[in-house]
Parts: sequence; C-alpha cells; structure tokens
Amino acid sequence: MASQSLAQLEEFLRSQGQKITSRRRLILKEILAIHRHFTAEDLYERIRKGKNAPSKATVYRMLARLVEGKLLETHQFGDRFLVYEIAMNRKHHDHMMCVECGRIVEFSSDELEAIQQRILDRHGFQMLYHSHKLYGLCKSCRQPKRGGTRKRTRR
Amino acid sequence: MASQSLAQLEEFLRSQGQKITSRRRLILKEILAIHRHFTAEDLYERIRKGKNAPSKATVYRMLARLVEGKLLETHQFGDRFLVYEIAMNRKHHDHMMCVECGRIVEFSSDELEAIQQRILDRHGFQMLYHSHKLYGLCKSCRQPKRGGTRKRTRR
DNA sequence: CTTTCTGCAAATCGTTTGCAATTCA
DNA sequence: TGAATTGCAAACGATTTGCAGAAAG
Repeated sequence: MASQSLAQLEEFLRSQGQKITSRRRLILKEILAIHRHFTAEDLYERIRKGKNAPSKATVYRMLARLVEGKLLETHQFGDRFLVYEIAMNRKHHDHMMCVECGRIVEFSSDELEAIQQRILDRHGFQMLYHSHKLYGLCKSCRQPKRGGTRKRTRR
Repeated sequence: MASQSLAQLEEFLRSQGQKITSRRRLILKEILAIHRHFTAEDLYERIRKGKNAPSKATVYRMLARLVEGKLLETHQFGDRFLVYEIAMNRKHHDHMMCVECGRIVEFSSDELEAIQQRILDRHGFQMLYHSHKLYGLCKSCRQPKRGGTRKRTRR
C-alpha cells in the first residue's frame, strides 16, 4: 500500500518530465511514513540527519511540486502554521485542531456541505474551494486533571 | 452612531489606563470610516498622507490592542491576507471571498452552527473559536463578459 | 514628573529564489 | 551531453520589537 503510493508519487514526477533523485526518494518515503499532518519543518527534521539528506530548500521545492500536482494538500492553521497532508486517493474533509496539544482531527459531513452550497447559491457565488476549521480543546486536554497531552505552545 | 462607536473605542483605551493621542484618534476615526474589512496596510495607506500621521508600527500596535480588547477581529484569508473588521456590537458570522476581485461577503446560518456543534460533541471537542471560509467567484466575476470587478491579483 | 507612546530601523520567521555546481536520463 | 536538481546564502514580506526621545495625564 505504501509502496503503491510511492510508485504513484514517482510516476507523477516522471509524467512531468522530472527526475527521481536520491534526495527526492528520501522525501517521498518520509512523507508516506509520517501518516499524519506535517509541516515542512517536521519533514525536514525527520530526514536531515541521514546520508544524502536534502536541504530545506529542496524539501520546500518538492512539497510545492506535489501540491501543484494535487498529491498533497496544504492547510493553514492560525496565522503561521501551514501543514501538509496526503491528498491522493482521499476524499474531502475538514479539520478541528486542539489549541492545547496541537492534535488535528478530521471530520466531514454531507449535511454541512449541503447547507454550505445553499448559502453559496443564495449569493450567486461559485465556490472553488473552502476551509472550515474548528479550534478548541480535545477530549484529553479538557480534563482538568493533570496529564493532558500538552505539548504545543506555539505562539 | 459613528461617534458613539468612537466614544466606545476611546472608553476602552481609558479603561485600560491607556492614553488617547492624536495618532490614535486618527486611527480610530479611520477604522470607523472604512465600513468594511481592511488590512493594516489599507488602513495605513488611508492616513499616511495627513498631518500627524502615525507610522506603520503605531498602526500595528493600535490594531493589536483593539483585537486584544475584542473591539476588532481578525480573519486570515489564504496564507498571507490578514484582514480586520469591527467586532463590537456585532454577532458572529463567517465569510466567503471572491478570489478574482477580493470582495468579502458575510454569511451566517444557525443550521450550520448546529451541525457543527453536533460534530464537535461527537468528538468530545470543546470549541473555542472557528473559521469557515468559502473561496470562489462572486456573481459579477462569474460573468464571462468583460466588466467584472477584477482588481485583486495578489500573488 | 512618571507612565505610556512613538518613530526608526533592525529583527523575526517561514518560505522563496538566484546562481553556480552537480546529477540524472 | 543537456536539462533538471541542488545547496547556499541572500531575498522576501508582513509583522514585531528594542530603544531613545516625545507626549499625555
């Protein structure tokens, strides 16, 4: 399954006349290994130590390509918190994020989308994309008792 | 009404032991005169010419204070498009933005909020705030014929 | 007078880019 | 070979901040 995805990613590069280099393979493999939302920095940190590790610039360049090709998607949380996630073979969903521990949970609702569409129609708007984000405290961080997954305190 | 709002803004500053200076009065008046969403840059451009015009740093500092005091609210559109709007005496609403002309339209729906709440409950999430933004083409920019309000091409 | 403001220029910070050297096909 | 990729360091761009002088209460 993961190797299938890897093949898909490499196929994308080839189809664009792009080359598959050792750094790129490292990046692609790591993206598939993360299994959750990640920042460019997260990704870079995970591979920087290894041999032939790509520079941060290369990581950013590869991510940009994959986003263009719709293999990845980006989501902006807050003002300076851009996360990536794998988009291929996935259907649309939105996100809620815990402001305490940074956990990101996905959700989707046809009902929600339907109402949203009705609103768009009412305004004569043709939607191209949207962003629906809920911020708050996740189940474990709501517990008053010590022991929440508190980790993130960005800003 | 506008002068009432101005009084309200000044009262906020006083209540915090802050001073009312000529630059601040200029900023506050201009904010009330805009009557729509604006960026820090927009605001600065509108007052920079005048006498005793505040510097950009002062504009940013004043905006930050007003946001802290919940007299203003900020909304992030895309990755680098932070807009402010007056929050006092207003109720919650969300936004759709035309990617062609930059026009921002407000909307709100109790139905939408209700479904959203159900989703939160299902996940044990306690929401603190949210952001729901629809991006697309507004009625006039959808017209294939020339004459749309095309102006914005940021990025 | 003491506290809060202000302008300026420098600092941030995540991300992007120019360019010369390197690698892949 | 020749186009595409890479690393480096410099550029970006909106926003923030340190600091010394200016103004408000």
